[in-house]
Amino acid sequence: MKLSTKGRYAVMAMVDLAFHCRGKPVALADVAERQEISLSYLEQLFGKIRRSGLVKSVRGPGGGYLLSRDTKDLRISDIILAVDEPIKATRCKTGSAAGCRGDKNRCLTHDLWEELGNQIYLYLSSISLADVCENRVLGTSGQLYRREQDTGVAAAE
Amino acid sequence: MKLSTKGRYAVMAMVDLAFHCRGKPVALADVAERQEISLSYLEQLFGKIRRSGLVKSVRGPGGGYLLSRDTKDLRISDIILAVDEPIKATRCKTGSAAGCRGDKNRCLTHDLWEELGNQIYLYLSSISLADVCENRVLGTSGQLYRREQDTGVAAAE
DNA sequence: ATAAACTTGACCGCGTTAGTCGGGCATCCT
DNA sequence: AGGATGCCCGACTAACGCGGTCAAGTTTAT
Repeated sequence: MKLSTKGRYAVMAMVDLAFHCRGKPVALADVAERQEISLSYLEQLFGKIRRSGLVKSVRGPGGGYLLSRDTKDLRISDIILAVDEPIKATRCKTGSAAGCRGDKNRCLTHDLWEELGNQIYLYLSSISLADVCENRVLGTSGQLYRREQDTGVAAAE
Repeated sequence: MKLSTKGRYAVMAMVDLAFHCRGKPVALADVAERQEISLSYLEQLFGKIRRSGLVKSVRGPGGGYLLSRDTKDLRISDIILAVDEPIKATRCKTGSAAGCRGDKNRCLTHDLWEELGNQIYLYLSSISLADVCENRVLGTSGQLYRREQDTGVAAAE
């Protein structure tokens, strides 16, 4: 997964959707305005999201988008995977650490990136849309490192 | 931090350095050849790494680079921070969730990205250069998700 | 029928990344 | 002294991906 603004926008929009969805479909135009994301760009993103089955669309006047599952069954990782097609982490041709092994220590780092990927995925799939909506995110690791002026860690952009 | 190939290259090179450093300096040209990274690009990266104090340079014939600390005191996060200058994760002007709060749910996702950043940082700083060299990386979360064909998670590129 | 709203796809500009080039400077060896 | 070796540094560039726009559609409710 790429941690780009694209994924961020998608999550922002989905949170917005979850917030304003009271059974009735929500128009993308409204989301776009509230979240300050260009409408055309959002359309692009929701095309992918819909094709992944995370939302359902209703056409015509009064139409819009609906979440297709309950917010607590919608993991953040689902959303990001929907819009940010994954690319291989390492530059090893064979994919799973086969071509690396041939050359001794050429790719000792392979496992590292793979594991990092798992770690990220693990975290993002441990959080549901409901968690974000209800502010149940900040916790575990936050306080520990908050004191360092800047961890220098940014998810994207 | 950006999870780009730049950071990956830096880590690869540092692992290589750790491997071939037996007290004597290691020439960048050798690292470049072994790791298949362009020499000039590596020079660029090691300029930053040196300025961050992670390595020491020795000029002249027989010169090269030396790790300035023991491999087990060199965290992966240090390396990546050295080459990939951090950028803010969210697009909130004020930095720490102040400008967001003003507007209700505009930035509910803020905490999410911040926390994700912490999580990544936490992981990368839990791993030392020694860990990578001695293959002590694959573990905790790996097996759990290995079975899913593709988690779709990639660290970079 | 008409308008609201989604759908699709082509297109584009900008910034970053990866990489090059060329010219230094320090040090060792002969 | 004078190469040879290898670090040092800054300017430059080509390509690519991302964020974003535009212009036509198509479907559906009223």
